Amino acid sequence: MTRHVISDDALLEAVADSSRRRVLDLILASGEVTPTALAAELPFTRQAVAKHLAVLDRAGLVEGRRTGREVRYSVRPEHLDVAARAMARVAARWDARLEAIKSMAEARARLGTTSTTKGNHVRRR
Amino acid sequence: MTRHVISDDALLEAVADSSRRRVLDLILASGEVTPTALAAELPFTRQAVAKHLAVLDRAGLVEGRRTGREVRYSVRPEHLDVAARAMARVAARWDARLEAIKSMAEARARLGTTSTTKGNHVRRR
DNA sequence: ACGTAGACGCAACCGATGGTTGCGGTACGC
DNA sequence: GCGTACCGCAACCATCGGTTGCGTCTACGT
Repeated sequence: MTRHVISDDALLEAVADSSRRRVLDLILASGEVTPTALAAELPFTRQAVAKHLAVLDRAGLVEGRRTGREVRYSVRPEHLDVAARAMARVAARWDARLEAIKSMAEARARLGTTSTTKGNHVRRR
Repeated sequence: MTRHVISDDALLEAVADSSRRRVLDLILASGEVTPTALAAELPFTRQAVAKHLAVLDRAGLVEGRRTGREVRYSVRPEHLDVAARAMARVAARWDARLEAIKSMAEARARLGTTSTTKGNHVRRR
């Protein structure tokens, strides 16, 4: 099962980069692709692609199988699943926080600049 | 109204960094804060915080008002709104794609390792 | 069988960026 | 007026996305 533990952060980190997302996209579209093929469709070199693939691999999102002189990369659906869920979770969290902030801002505006007396919980680290 | 145009990519870019997210979190929790105050609760220096604030500012997510010798930063709910939506959008897109991939993988598994017959893409050789 | 071309890996290098330290300016409190 | 705290600027370092160049190995054509 290769139970990699993909933290939200690590995931976001891997997925944050737009190039990486594009690479992932292409792999998804092609099923199994070689770095060179990917690079052919992308605005940067094979080497760059290779590096991204390495990252994605370490993150457990893709895997590559050697076949003769080439290496075919494919995505690992299970892990991608985790990834997508994490994304959704983060998005939701954002939304919630936004909600809070919005109502708060409105309240503050309504009360006229209450001098920020909300030293509720500061959690460090 | 300062109608900054925040592209999904720019947004993700700004939000991608975990430190930046933490900073944003703190500002959200505090309403109006100075860089130094933020830095006090974060594992890095005031300077780093300042840089992040600059980025977030450029991205239109926060704004700072000078008050005497200190600068109070606060989030801009409207823009944050845009941000959250963008996040959700991206997440959704991911989810959809994941769905496709999953069913595909299952189908493949059910058929017993069909030798990757999805050459819908450039397969040079 | 051999030579060449294609696909990969490694390493050096470049520019941007997250992070640090150090310093100088300026507003505040006494 | 003096010290202190907050800020801004600049130099510096490490990492990272990306490139170029080179070496190696495999596959293919003749």
